[in-house]
Amino acid sequence: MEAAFRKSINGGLIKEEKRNKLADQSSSDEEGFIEDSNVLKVGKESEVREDDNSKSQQKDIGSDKEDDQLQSVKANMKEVMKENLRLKMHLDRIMKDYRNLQLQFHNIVQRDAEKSNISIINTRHAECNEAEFVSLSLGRTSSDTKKEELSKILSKEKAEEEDNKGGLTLGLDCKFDLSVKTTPTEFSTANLSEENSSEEVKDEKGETWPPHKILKTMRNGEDELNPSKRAKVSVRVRCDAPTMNDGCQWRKYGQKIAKGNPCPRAYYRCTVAPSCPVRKQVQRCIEDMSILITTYEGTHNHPLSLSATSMAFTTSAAASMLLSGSSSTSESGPNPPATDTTNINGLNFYLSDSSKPKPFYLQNSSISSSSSPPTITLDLTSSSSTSLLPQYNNRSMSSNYLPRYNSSTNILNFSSLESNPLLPMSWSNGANNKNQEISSLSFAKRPQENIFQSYLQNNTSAKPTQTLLSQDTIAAATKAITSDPNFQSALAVALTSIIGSGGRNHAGGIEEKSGQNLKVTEPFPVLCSFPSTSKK
DNA sequence: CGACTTTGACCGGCGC
DNA sequence: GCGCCGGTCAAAGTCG
Repeated sequence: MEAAFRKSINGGLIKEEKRNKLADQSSSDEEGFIEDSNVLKVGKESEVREDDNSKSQQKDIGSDKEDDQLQSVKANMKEVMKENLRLKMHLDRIMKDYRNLQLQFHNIVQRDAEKSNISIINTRHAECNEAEFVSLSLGRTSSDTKKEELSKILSKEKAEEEDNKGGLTLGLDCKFDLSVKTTPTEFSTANLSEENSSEEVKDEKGETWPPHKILKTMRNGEDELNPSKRAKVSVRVRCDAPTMNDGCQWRKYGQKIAKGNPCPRAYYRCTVAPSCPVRKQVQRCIEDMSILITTYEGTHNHPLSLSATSMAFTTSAAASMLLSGSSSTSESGPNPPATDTTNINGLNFYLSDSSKPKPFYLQNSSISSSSSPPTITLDLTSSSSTSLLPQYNNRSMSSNYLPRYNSSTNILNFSSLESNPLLPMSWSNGANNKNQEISSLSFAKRPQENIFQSYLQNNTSAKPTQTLLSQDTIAAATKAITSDPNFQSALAVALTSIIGSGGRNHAGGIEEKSGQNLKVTEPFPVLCSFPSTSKK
């Protein structure tokens, strides 16, 4: 059954590839290329046949054959032209959809920029009120660890008290405004202590997720991460392989049939480092068996490979969006339409508190319904099908920022769509690994306020296809995106993960930088979701 | 022989 | 308190 299933997937993929090829040809060769090539091909065939035929063949027979061939070629040409026309129409439709989306995006970006200005003010106000907590996460040194642990516990208790008072079951999960004050300290400290001591102390840090263990360790004064605060990043990808290749090494440690899905859920643990707490769950989507749902949880406490870092960026950015987005809404009372936030970020985020992903609405009510960790879902399945393009929703926007999974190579690709000049963000791996590295480095060296903009500009100038986009649009999008605090924090987390992974343990590298709003306030760990190189 | 997978048992959380 | 369920453990099996 599985074999048949894979067959069907492969068949579909091949068909899709063929279609894409045709579309590429028809679009890039400015009409008639297909026809020409066919004509040439046929001409060659006939020549060969003529060579094969000896001179003894009579001319009339030859001319009949040629007539037949001519007619069949003409018929072929007609079919190809029809197909070409159809593809052109399809392309036109896609372009039309794209322009509409572009317009929509622009509008939303503008709206969100206005809102973000308000939220920045709110956030700063909150930070001022909690200056003492903020200071805990600044200028951290290893000698301060014990003090931080104390304050961490205090802050945690405070958070719990507030949680109980507020009557919001959300509490730690969703009061992300607190993350500025408390959670970052906790997480950073935890990570830091892990970084400092993990090599010598052989307690299995990070493996103690269950709340009871955390409570236990809290009483013992140890650093542990509260699983209820850990965001999970779920990646939906079309993939016929058991797992997708994400650049990390994984070891399977369990398998269960979860309720509501006959497909078994596999549990993997990162084996790059023996004490790495990162785990992932892999399960097929019940609605579409070709979709692989991979959920990542935890923080890598070891250097990552480039490809793994790329995934770390995407997942951490996604989670960061989730957390920071919640932060702004939790402070601003009535929640703005969530679509704004998701659109500005261009990511396909879903917040799920059950087996089925739901649209990621930044509303307290939807988050509070669950005591489990907030889960963000990156849906990478829509990018593989152009049929989804006409959907004017978040999903169709998202695929441009997100990695795309190449089923044929079993590798996630972080390149942006070349055909989409609006989103030149290219976190590529694979063939473009070097580019990514360079980009990361340039990020680190440039003034923060110009990081993204310059990157945009570099990319737009580098890619001819992107020049199709008007400079105004680029400027507007750049301005809007870079002015979004959510994006900035996400970017900062991502940078931390990328830069920090360069030979160091980036898991503890969450830093808080003052100025330019490029502040890493996210407790969310750098999630590395690149499954597997796991040996089978 | 070591690394990895499989799979039943076990444990804790949660809802009733 | 009980049972269900998700997550993890660990012994046995498999593979290179």
